Order: sequence, then C-alpha cells, then structure tokens
Amino acid sequence: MASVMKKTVVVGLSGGVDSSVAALLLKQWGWNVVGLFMKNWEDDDDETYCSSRQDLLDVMSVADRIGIDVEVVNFAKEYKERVFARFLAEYRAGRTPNPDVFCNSEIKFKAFLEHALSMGAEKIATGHYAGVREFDGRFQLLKSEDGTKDQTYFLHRLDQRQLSKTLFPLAELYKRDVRKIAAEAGLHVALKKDSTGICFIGERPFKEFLMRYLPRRKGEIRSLDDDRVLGEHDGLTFHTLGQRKGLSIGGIKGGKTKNAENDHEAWFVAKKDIGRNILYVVQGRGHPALLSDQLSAGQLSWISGGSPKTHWVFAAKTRYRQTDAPCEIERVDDGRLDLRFAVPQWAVTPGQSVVVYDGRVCLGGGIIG
RNA sequence: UGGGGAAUCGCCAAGCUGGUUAAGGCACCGGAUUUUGAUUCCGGCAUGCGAAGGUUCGAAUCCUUCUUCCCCAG
Repeated sequence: MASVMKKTVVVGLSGGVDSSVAALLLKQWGWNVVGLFMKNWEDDDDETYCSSRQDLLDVMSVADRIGIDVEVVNFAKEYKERVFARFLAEYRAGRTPNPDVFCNSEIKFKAFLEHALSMGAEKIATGHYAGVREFDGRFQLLKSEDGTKDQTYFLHRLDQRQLSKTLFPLAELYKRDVRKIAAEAGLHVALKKDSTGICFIGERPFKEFLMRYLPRRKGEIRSLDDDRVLGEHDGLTFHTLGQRKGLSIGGIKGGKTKNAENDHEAWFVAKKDIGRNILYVVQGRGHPALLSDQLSAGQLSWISGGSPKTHWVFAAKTRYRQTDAPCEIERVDDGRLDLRFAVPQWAVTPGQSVVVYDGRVCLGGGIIG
C-alpha cells in the first residue's frame, strides 16, 4: 500500500558490494527499489572468464536479503554495436580507447536508463563513487568523497538529462564504510573483491583477448633516440604509449658508451608510426619523449552543460586515478579543445579521455588526439 | 690457420692480484594495486661461470688443451 505512494528507483546491480549497498541505502531512504541486473557480454560465455553467472547469484542473494525485486536484462547487442565496435575501431586506428567511458554514456545511462523509465521509474541509481547535485538550475557531477575511488572519470560523458535522472548513493562514503555497511546488513558480498577489467567483459589476458578481434601485423621496434632496431612487435595495436611490459627488450650491447646513467633502465613505448608499422621506444621512465605539457582533444562532451572558460585554471586527468593536474584551456569550440598543463604529464595517449574539473565539479572532457 | 683479446642466467653486466650460499639492471613469470589500456609496488628467477683436464685445503677467478667469436696482421 505504501509502495504505491513511493517513488521508484531502478538500481543497477552488478553483484558487487558497491551496487548492493547503493540499493540497500535507497531502500532505507524510503524509495521503492527495483534491482536490474545487466548481462551485456556473451561472446565467450563458456570460458573460465565468465563470472556473470556467479554475479547474478550474488545479486539474487543480496536482493533477497534487502527485500527488493530483481529483473534481468540483456543489452549485449547494444553493447556490441555502441561500445565494442567503437573500441575495436579505435584500436585499428592505432589508438587506445577507453570502453568503459562509452559503456556508461551508451549503456548504463542510456539503454538502461530508457528501460528503467519505461518501467515507470523516477530515477536510476548505480554504485558508482560519484555525486550529483542540482545547482542553479543545472545538475553537477561531483567527485566522490573517497578521492581514491572517485569514478567521475568514467562518467564525464553523460549529459544533463542523464545526470538529472541519476542518483549516486555512495557519493559521501568511503569504500571501507561501504564494506562495513554491507557487513552489518548481513550482505555476503561485503568482502567480495573489487571487479576489474573492462566492464561487463572482465579481467583477462588483454593481448590475447585483442588478438581474437584484431589482426597481427609484425613490425620493428626501434629506439626513438638513435633508430636502432631493438626487437619485433606483433602489431602496433597491441601496445599503448607508456607501456613497459611485453617489449622483451633486455640489455643492449654498447649502450653504456653514451649514457652510463640509464644503461640498464627499462624501455617504454613512446610513439607509434602507423604508416611504417614501427613501434618507437625510449629508455628510462623519465625520458622527455614520454612527457607532454599540452594536448588536443576532440569528441567533446560537457556534462556541466557547456564549454568551460578559456584561460582559467582548472584541473584535468588524462587517465583514471591520476591525480588532478592544474591546467589551462587555451582554446575550445564545439569540436576541439587545446589544453596546457602547468607540469608535463606522463604518457598522454590518443584515444584516452581527458577530463576537466573545477574543484569537485566534473565539467566533462573529450578524446585525446 | 702468425699475433693479440674475449667467452658469467633470455639480454646487458659485476666479480677475474683464488676463500662462506656467483652483485646489479633489463627481460620474463607470479602476486598486489586498478571497473579502460598503461604505469607503480612486492616476490621468483645461474649447485653454476664455453668444454675437458690439472694445480690447490679451496677456483668463475691460476695452468694446459680444445671449441667459438672479435681485432690486427695475412
């Protein structure tokens, strides 16, 4: 009877602690909560990597404990068309995409959102570490209180409408508190390990995974400094700027003569020559070729509702979990953004997202390159 | 086929006036961290020092021969 009066929120449940606690809190706050479990990847269901079955069991168990209904939906087709296809296309172009950024804007906060609204929901909610507040007639995406878990980087591509329909119950909580709440509520996922890897696909040997979808094309690995051939790669697509692992470059004979200081330092990917299929590497993490004090980005998306001011001090990240770096936007229009950092950033990589912040407020960003 | 030099873990590279368990780095492997890809962090990684003999209480370190490679002569 009371539920008729309550507003409905559909919360995305993944089977992890975060979304479970989000649902629990919403329930406690008086919402009529409906859980929705998404299955968006089924390319290799039979394999050991498929954990979605266990996840669904965890969702059912948690829902039962909290006392909410759960529905299961399958957006595998949408995921493949809107997220994965783009992911592969970017790799083919020699860039390093961030699928989870688009997974949020296209699946969780689009396909999922529309579905929830069609169910009569007022709002949707997720277990993301982020906040949202209405301010001056607009909605703002805020960093979570727990700075180490903040996930606004992945959410910056939402728009005002999507944000206006969203609740992030974990905004003010620290991860340890979330686990504590789960434990106190008797949720068995309280100590479940955080999930990693591409959302919905999961953690797996990345290169092998990519090789199933992208062609191998062997080529030379050369030193950016002196053009020496140092090895061979299986394909430019399988490497990203700043990458160290997988190059198989050991000690180089005669390297000591030039610079004894970094003679035995590790090698990192510094540049890709797509046309000639050459992977350029440099020695030493501090090599200048790995640093950029400015970048250009396209495919802009401003969740704040409009482009940020130029010549104003903001902060930006060029990858998830990087500490905010002070910067200035030198130029911005509908399609492109030129941004300059106060301190050079390491391995700024085309295809990755640059996300701009004004204090706790996430303004949006674009794709580097 | 004269002379000289060098052969130590996948790659570099200490040790080579003999003395406990053969540095270190890179690579590689495993783990931690991580809802991208990276990075980072921790751990593992040569009963053996080109081969065979010998000297010695004891040799990667000395000697002999052999093998391979490099350099200079040819």
